[in-house]
Amino acid sequence: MDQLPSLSALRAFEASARHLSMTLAANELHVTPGAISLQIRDLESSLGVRLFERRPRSLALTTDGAEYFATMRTAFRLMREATAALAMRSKDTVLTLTCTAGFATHWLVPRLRRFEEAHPDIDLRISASHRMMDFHRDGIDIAIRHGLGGYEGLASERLLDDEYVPVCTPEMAAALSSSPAVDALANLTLIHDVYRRDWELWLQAAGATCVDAMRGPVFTDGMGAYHAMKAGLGIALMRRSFVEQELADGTLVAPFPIGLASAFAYHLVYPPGALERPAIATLRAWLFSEVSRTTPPA
Amino acid sequence: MDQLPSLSALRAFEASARHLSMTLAANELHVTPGAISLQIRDLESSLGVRLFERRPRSLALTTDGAEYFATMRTAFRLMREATAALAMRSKDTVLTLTCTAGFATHWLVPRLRRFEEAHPDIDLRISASHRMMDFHRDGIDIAIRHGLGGYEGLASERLLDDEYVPVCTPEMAAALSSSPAVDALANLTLIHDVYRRDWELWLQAAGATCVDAMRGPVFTDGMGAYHAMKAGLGIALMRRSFVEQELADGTLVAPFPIGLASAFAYHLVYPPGALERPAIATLRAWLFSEVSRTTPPA
DNA sequence: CATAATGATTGAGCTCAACTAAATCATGAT
DNA sequence: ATCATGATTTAGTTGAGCTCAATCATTATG
Repeated sequence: MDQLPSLSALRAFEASARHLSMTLAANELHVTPGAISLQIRDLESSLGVRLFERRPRSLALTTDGAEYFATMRTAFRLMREATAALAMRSKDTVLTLTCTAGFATHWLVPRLRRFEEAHPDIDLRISASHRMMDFHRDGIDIAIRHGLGGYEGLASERLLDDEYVPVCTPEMAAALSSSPAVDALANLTLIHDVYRRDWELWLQAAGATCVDAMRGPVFTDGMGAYHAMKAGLGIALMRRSFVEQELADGTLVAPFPIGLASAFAYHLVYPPGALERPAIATLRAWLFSEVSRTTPPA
Repeated sequence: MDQLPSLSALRAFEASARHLSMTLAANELHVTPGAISLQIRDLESSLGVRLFERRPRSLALTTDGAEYFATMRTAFRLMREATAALAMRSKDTVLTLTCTAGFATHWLVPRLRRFEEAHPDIDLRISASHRMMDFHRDGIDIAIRHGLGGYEGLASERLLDDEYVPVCTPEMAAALSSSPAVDALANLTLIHDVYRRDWELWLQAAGATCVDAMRGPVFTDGMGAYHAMKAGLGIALMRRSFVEQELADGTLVAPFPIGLASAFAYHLVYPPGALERPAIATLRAWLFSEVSRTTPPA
C-alpha cells in the first residue's frame, strides 16, 4: 500500500471538492468530465472511503471527504503559492518573446549579442513558432507578430516595416548585366514560398511584361525558400531586413533594386500593463532602437 | 503556463531534496535514478529556476530550491498524513476477509445478511481467491483458510470441520431405492474435482467393493464439480456445510448418509494482535456462533 | 599512478496511467 | 412529453513518465 494515492487523482479531487462539480473541475484542469469521474472513482477505491455523495447533477462531500478536502486544499494551495512565488521571482529576470522562425533567425538572433551586452541581467528567451502563441497559457511575455496589427485585448505597436526584394547568390547575379532589365527574370528560376502572390505583385510593380510569375518551385515556408536560394537554385523574394547582413558582406546580391512594400508589418504585441514591468519596457526600448539603427549587427 | 508543474516532478523534487540524493529518492519512489533526473530537469526548466547545484556524487539545494522545498515538504507531509488518517479510519470500519471461492459461495455469502443485520457498522469485504493472500501486502485483515492449520507468524483457530457426502439431484436419487446399497454407485457417474482421492477414500470408508473410484469426469475445482452435479451429470462428493441449504429444501439429495471426515478443516487465521481491533473480534465471535448454529441461513 | 566505485546525465525507445469520445442514466425544468 | 444538465461507464488512444544503457566527472583505493 503506497503512501500516497495517484497525485493526479488527488488534484482531481481537490478541484472537484472546491467547485462541488466535476464538470467545473474538468474545465479548470482542461480535461473531460469523464476523466475526473474516473480519477475520483479510483481514489475512493484505493482509499476505501466514499468522498462524495452523488446527487443528480451535483455533488456533496461526505464527512470523510470534507475532512480530507480541508487538508488537500491547504496542500494544493501551498504548492500553488510556492510555485507562483518562485515563478514570480524567476520572471523578474526571465523574458520570453515569441516570433516566427524567420524573424528569429534573420533579424533577432544576429542582434542578440548587443542586447545581452546592454542588459546582462535580463535573460531573454526566444520562442520561435509559426503558431499564434497564447500569452497566459504559454508563458509569453511579449510577441513580435507579422500582420496588420490590432489584436483583441492586447497592446500593439508597429515595429518594423519591410519590403520584398529579389535576392540571389553572387554567382547567379554574375550572369546578369550590372543593371539588368526586369524581364531578364524570365531566364531565372523563381523560388516561391506558399504565399505565391508575392512574385506576381513584385513583377507587376516592377513593370515586367514577359515573366511568368507562377513558374518555379514552391516551399512550405520562407526558410525553405531561403535555403534553396542560398544553394543557388534560383532567385527568391526575401524581406530586405532578413538579408541585410548578407547583402552587406556580399554573400547575397539584390540585382533588382526595386522593393515591394508589404502591407504586413512586424508589430510588437504585449498584454495591457506589461510595460509596467521594467524588463519588458527595457526590451521594448531596445527593439525600437534596433530598428532605427542603420548598420546591421557586426 | 499551468498553475502547477507536473505533480510527478514535484514528488521527485521533494524526495530528492529530503534525501539530498536522487538515487535515494529513486529507491523510495521505486523508479530509476534516470527518471528522477529527468523529472527534476523538466521541473527546473518549467520553473525557469535552478533548484539543485549538482556536485560530483551529491546534490546541494540552491537558495531558491531550499525555499521551494520548505513549502513542498509541508504540502507532501500534509497529504501523506491526511491519507494515512483516512485509511486508518476506513480500516476501523472496513474488514477484508479472504477465503476460497467455494467457501464464500456456499457458506459465507448465504450467511452475510445475518452479519450485516447484527453489525451494520462493519463493512465486511470478501476477497475470494485460491491464492494464499498476504495480510500486509494485500490489505487482508482476516482469513479463513482450508488446511491443517499452523501458519508461521499468524494466529490460527480451527473453525469448521467438515465431512464429504455424496450429493446429487432428486431426479438422479429417484433411480435409487430409499436405502440404497453403496455398490449402487457403480451405476452412477462419479464427478471428481482435482483431488481425486476423495472418492477413493469415501468408498473405502463406506465399504464399497465393486465401484471404480477413478471413473468419471474431472473438474479443475470444486465449483466446476458442483455445477456439473447440479446439472444432473452425476453424483459428486460435496462438503456437507456447502450444501446444507439445498439438502434442507430438497433441491439436492444425499442418498448415502455416510460422511467422510476430512483431515483438512477451515481455520480462522489472522496476524497476532489483530483481535485487539474490535471489529475483528466481533467478526470472529460471529463466525464461531455461526458454525455452532444448527439451522442453515434463511 | 591506474583502476574501480559512485552518482548524475542523457538519448532512444517502451508502456501504461491518464485521458477521450460517445453512449447511457437519472433526475429536474419547461 | 421533451429537453437540459451533469455524472458514469466502456472501449480505445496516447504522450508523460519511465527504462536501459552508455557516458561523464569526480572520488576512493590499492
